[in-house]
Amino acid sequence: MRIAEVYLRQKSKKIDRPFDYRIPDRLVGQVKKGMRVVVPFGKGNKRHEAFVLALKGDSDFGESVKEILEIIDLQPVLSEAQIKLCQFIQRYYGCLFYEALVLFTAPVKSIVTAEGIKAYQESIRYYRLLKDEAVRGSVQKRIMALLRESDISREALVAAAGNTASIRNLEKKRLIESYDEALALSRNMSVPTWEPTESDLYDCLLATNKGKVPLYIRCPKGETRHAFYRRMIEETLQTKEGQLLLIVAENNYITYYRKAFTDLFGTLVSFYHGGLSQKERYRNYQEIAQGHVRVVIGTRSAFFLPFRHLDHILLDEANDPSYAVPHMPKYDIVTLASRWQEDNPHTNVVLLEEVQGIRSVKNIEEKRWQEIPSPENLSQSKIHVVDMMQEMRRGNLDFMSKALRKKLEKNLETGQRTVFLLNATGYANYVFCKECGYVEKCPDCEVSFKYDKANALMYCGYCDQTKEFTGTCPNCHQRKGYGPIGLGIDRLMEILKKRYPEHEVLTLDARDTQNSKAYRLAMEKIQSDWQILIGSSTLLRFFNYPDHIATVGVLLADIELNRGHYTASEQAYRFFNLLRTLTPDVEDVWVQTHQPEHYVLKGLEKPQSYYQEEIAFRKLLRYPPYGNLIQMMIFGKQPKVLLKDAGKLYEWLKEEGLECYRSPNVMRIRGRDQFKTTLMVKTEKLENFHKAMKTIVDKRETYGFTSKVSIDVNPLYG
DNA sequence: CTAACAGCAACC
DNA sequence: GTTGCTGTTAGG
Repeated sequence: MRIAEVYLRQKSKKIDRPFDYRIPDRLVGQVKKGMRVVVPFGKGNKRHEAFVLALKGDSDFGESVKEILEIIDLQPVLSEAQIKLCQFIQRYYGCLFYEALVLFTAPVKSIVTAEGIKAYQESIRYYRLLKDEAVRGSVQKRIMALLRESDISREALVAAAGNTASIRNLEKKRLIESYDEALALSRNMSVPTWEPTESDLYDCLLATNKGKVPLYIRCPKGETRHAFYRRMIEETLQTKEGQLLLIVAENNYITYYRKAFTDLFGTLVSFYHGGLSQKERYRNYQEIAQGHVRVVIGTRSAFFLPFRHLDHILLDEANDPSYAVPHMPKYDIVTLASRWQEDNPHTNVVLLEEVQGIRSVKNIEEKRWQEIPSPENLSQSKIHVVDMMQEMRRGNLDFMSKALRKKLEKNLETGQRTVFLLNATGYANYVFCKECGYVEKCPDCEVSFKYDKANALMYCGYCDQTKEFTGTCPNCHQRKGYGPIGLGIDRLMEILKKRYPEHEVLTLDARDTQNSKAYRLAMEKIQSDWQILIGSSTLLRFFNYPDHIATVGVLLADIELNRGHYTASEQAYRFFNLLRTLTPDVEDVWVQTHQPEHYVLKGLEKPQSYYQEEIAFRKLLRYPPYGNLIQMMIFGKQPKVLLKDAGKLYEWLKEEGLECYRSPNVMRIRGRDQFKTTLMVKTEKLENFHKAMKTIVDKRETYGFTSKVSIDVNPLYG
């Protein structure tokens, strides 16, 4: 075993493959799979960081193999199972191996110096008591008291002391000393004991004859799930070293569980998300790798933490769009978790959904997932589908149907609350001239401008182009007839405030979830005393709704139904159903539409018919999960070059025998001086696409091809 | 004749 | 990505 197969930490497709290096005598026995090493690479023997993926006796490259220069890590930073998953990600999502590696090793650093890469591993300084003597200073007393209880990190100690001089002085007096957490660890490892919490779901899980496949539970959010998670955590902590990962859709759920679980389980549970600082990430990484943290509640990035004995992966709300990552590599957590379980049958993967997704239906049908009967049913709130065409024929031209208006006014009288869903931000969707028919459009994206009344601006929903609203048509120069058309949240707010001046009207849209501060403010806003709440799809990202929400009204269901993505109807179906369970109080949901015959709306009353139609539609057009759809985005600085490159790629894919479609449109990218266009490939076997791409990269004249390409394999949400 | 430079292939 | 080799060409 004198040869190591390594992958370089680099971003070029051309050398995205393993390279052989000899292990020098002095490092024999030390180099292990999953470790990082420094190797000389290329004509100039430049020092490169590389990951050891395999060890073997000899190499096909004979005398030309070079020697590993040094080791970066003392312990592997990637497990065998993680290496396997990296290879899967590279293959399945068509990304660089490096991109997959980064997912798993983001918290692990290396230092780049003038000579190349320097071997380096960050570690956390901890302090411990050496001699327990009385000290005089109050700060020093506090430090001693803290250390008497347990060892503590330098960061925490500095925070408690308020200065670093006191710590230094105590260190000088040899009363305390610091040590490297990577080498020595001390933490309270005793596991508290509980009376196990009751959870019907847990009992169902136990009763199920677990096969070696992911388990699926259809179960509403809220108490039932909470109790189930709690029981699962308790059971995990009773084992010797088992670990549990609970993945939730977003940070706010973490906040919720932190409040609920910290007191119960203390430091055995940690909370992880992408917003942590590098230091915090690193600490979590170490503590989990060393088995000190047994339970992690985190967002999708927590999936890549270095668990040692991962017994359970629980995926909360498995069809939540946030599990599909929008940037390269465009992986999705459900796919990765299922794959993980295939390679690691000892890990128990449990997927939960409130409204069943099409992918789940198929996987259960084909016995790739096993369904566990859920003890609870969905909300019983009533659904009314309102035909707005009929409403119009009857002379009601208002955006609100007579029946919904009646219900709203009844709610206002009886002190009940009403929520409206309107998935259109801003004041109006279009600016239009009735005299000459002119529509204001974004010059780069060819979509109509939206209107922001407060700032007298027109803006593009895709890029960041804006245009001043003058009130005069730039085409026919008339003021009459030129103005905003369509209903946006801001306009609806204005209208409802005018109609019901003595009632409190609130809005909730994407601006309220932009950052944690906005989020916190929005949560307070929701708790305040309001009668009418108007929200975009952002509504479902909150869960602290007050009591007495009697009615939810979807003002324009057509927006959700006609999004043009193949999952639009599935998302709409899920969305409308989730509105029924916004709170347990909801009595009725009103869905206003211009197409009452749409199978999604019919399906709200008869779920079976919805699933039948949806599956038939996917099968007919060979959309996922009944076929593979690859969406490719091509980026570039100049629209002309971009279109030329897209054309080339399109031809190449066609010549490889693939069913390929291209968009003639070029769009500007928000916040950047770049443009994009799209290609789409449909194929029965994903392998055919990967083969074609490999042939293109290897054989074609790709030198003139300067545009960047991102690949989205079976995009779930768009 | 050289210097400059793009085009290209290999990197273990 | 980085390096160095190759063929081409402008300039003297």
